[in-house]
Amino acid sequence: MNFKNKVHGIVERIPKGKVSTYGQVARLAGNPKAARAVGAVMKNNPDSKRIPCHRVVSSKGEMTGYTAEGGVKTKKEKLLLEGVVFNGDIVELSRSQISG
DNA sequence: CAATTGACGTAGT
DNA sequence: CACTACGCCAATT
Repeated sequence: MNFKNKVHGIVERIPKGKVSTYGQVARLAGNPKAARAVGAVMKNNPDSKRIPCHRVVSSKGEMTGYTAEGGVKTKKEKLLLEGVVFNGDIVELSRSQISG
């Protein structure tokens, strides 16, 4: 099982209306320090229909990257539609992060 | 194969 | 809280 393959399964597990962090995914993937690598895997994003990469944010709840359509702008909109709680331009991890 | 890059995270000031 | 510095991993060139 490759790292990216693990990440795929984990990101798929992210429920609607909730978000996870790169560090969280990296940790579940088995590499607590591979947060950065998670971003690389997201960028690869082989199945955008199956992998809700937009539900992954930074440890502070700030949205970064999202090379897909619209960029971070659409990313915020999507999370907002899903019911994710926002605090200005930052996600309330205390209320929307998994296991929180 | 070696060097560089990048959707990150933590610690110190 | 804002900024700087360092470490880490995987993908790309």
